[in-house]
Amino acid sequence: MKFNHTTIKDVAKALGVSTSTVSRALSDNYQISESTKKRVQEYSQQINFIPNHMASGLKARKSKSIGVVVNEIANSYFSQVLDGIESIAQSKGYQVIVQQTHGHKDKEMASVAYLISQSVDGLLVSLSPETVDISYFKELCDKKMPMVFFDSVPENINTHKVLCDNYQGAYDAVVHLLDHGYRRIAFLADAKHLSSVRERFAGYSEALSCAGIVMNEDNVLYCNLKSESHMSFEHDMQKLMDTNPDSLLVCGDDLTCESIKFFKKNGIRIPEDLAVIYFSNQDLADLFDPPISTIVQPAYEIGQHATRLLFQSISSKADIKKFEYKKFQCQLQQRASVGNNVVLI
Amino acid sequence: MKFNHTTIKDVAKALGVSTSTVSRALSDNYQISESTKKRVQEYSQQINFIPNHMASGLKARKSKSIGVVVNEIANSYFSQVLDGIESIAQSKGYQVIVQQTHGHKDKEMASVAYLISQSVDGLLVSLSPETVDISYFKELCDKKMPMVFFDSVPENINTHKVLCDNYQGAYDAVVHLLDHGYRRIAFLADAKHLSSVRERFAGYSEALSCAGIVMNEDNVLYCNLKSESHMSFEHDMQKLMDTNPDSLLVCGDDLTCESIKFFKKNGIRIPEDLAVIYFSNQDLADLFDPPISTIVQPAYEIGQHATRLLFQSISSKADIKKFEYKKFQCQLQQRASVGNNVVLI
DNA sequence: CTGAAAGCGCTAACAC
DNA sequence: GTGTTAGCGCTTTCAG
Repeated sequence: MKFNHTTIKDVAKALGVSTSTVSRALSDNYQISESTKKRVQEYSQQINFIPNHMASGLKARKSKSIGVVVNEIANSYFSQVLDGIESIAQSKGYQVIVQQTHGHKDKEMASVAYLISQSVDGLLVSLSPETVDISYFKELCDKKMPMVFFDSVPENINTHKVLCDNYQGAYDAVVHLLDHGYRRIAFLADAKHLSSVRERFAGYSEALSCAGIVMNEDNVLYCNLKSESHMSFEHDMQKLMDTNPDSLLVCGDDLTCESIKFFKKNGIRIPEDLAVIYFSNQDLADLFDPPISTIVQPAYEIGQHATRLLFQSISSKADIKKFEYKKFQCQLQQRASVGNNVVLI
Repeated sequence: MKFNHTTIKDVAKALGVSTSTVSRALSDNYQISESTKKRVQEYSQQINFIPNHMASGLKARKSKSIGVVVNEIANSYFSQVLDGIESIAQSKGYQVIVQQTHGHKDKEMASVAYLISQSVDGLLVSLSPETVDISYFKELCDKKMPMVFFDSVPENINTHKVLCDNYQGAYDAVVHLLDHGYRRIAFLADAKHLSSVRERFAGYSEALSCAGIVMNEDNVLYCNLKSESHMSFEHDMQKLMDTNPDSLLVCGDDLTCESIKFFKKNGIRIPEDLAVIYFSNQDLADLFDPPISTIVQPAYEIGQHATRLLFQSISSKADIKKFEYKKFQCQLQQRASVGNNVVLI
């Protein structure tokens, strides 16, 4: 079972040069005559020769690949981020190896270990909701592993981080609801301890207090779909609805779908009974029933930016001292799930 | 910049044994004493040692990875297939490297070449709509590269193939429309020459003729969103609507979204003005406006089955003579986009 | 400008 | 049972 069995040796023999010449010509090395360079390159092209990746990686101690660790690929936000990552990696001739954690910290550690065994040249990671202990990442960081965190980022670690301005996004969403006459605004999110969720909550409560509204704790629900049963989600949602909110801010793509299903099942009319706005990158939002108002994150740009920073770290010889903490603005897309509420005075 | 810099040499030295002993112990080789095996394994665990993947791959001429070539990952069907693929690969300790062609044959060839340079142990491919010349794959096949085609499969090639029964799916969809009183049934698909599309068309026309309905050529539209402009899609759709169909069968996830947008934009009410049924794996179909009737493919199972067959090919020493041509049944999910048409006699 | 040769980390004959 | 050794295909000094 051998494929790609043509080696630079074969090319060298066929052309009557040495393997080193072939190697150099292929990597466009300076100080090799244009003529031989051309000869080698053309011949390689012709016989469809591709250097063995493992051999070069082994020798050069780098793999021309980067590792990405995310919760789930099948999530509109992450798939858009990935698209951005790949667009940059591709242009640099790098491969991207994706690992899913499905939200589990054990799988996260295993994924990182695996990626390192693959000799990835750098790591792009979005923390799993479960992860609290980041000493593993710190260690890696100390060993100068190029690393960029995105979306869900740890606090006390010295690396590039890129994410969206969750505070601003939630703040704007609440202001939007207030502007449309809603006052009893509820909040629904998944893992409470995630930095993104905490920031969104901060934006939510700040916007409320700016409007002189006292926040009602019962209007806030945290619900981890991964760990909780579907039953308990419905139960919790029912309890939230019992507090009689007139509007709701939902954080997360998973919760977006589940909550919509809940509304349909229970005959809750949107926006007549409840106005809803979602932190979601669903690009099908327009086709929903009703079309949903969303706060969308510039996922593609986040992916691109994170990857650019990673390559910067990879290629820089010297220690990087100044790390970027980039926040992208979220965008509010108004659709039919937020209506106009007539405030009764 | 060195990570994972502990090698089996280090482990060997620390334990006072030879590198081969370590290697053998780690691969759980027979004929090594349980005691040393345990000693090596425990120590490796302890210092978090992971063998260099490129080195072992180089030596053993295999990478413990399989390559997957698809059009787009960000497509509900493919992402479900991928999920199935990964579930099997994971359990075998294999990595999967995904390449997207975005529907272009050049990118397809480049992707395969790339995967081979990565020494993948096998290939899982769904042909791009553009591909007509499959000699490249035939060559690979002759060289005994383990390979399984899925979804969009070539005709004249000796490998495993797994896909869904497109003929049956389309046939059932048309019968469903007929049962609900529709008679002027139109057909919309992307690339005409794709085997899947051809089979669906065959199912469509057969169902019509079984019902004694003469097919109207003007009711059939092929529209490649990748190569055509958005303008021309709308223009073609308008022409299709001008033929006054009472219902429509749409093939493909991309066309699903685009056609729904078209209907909304042009005020075409579903199902009052037009009943529509979609070949689509959108799991959000329920949330759409209106919820759409779909023919869904068992994508996850297709991915799993294809991967199992691939591993079978990889591990079989002897030439495989009997290749499987597996067809999974599609499932019709009835929702509100198909109503009841009153037939006027 | 080009070639010879050493070795990246690991595995697998082949010895003992 | 375990050690010795020769490469896997490539890059890269170091010589010419």
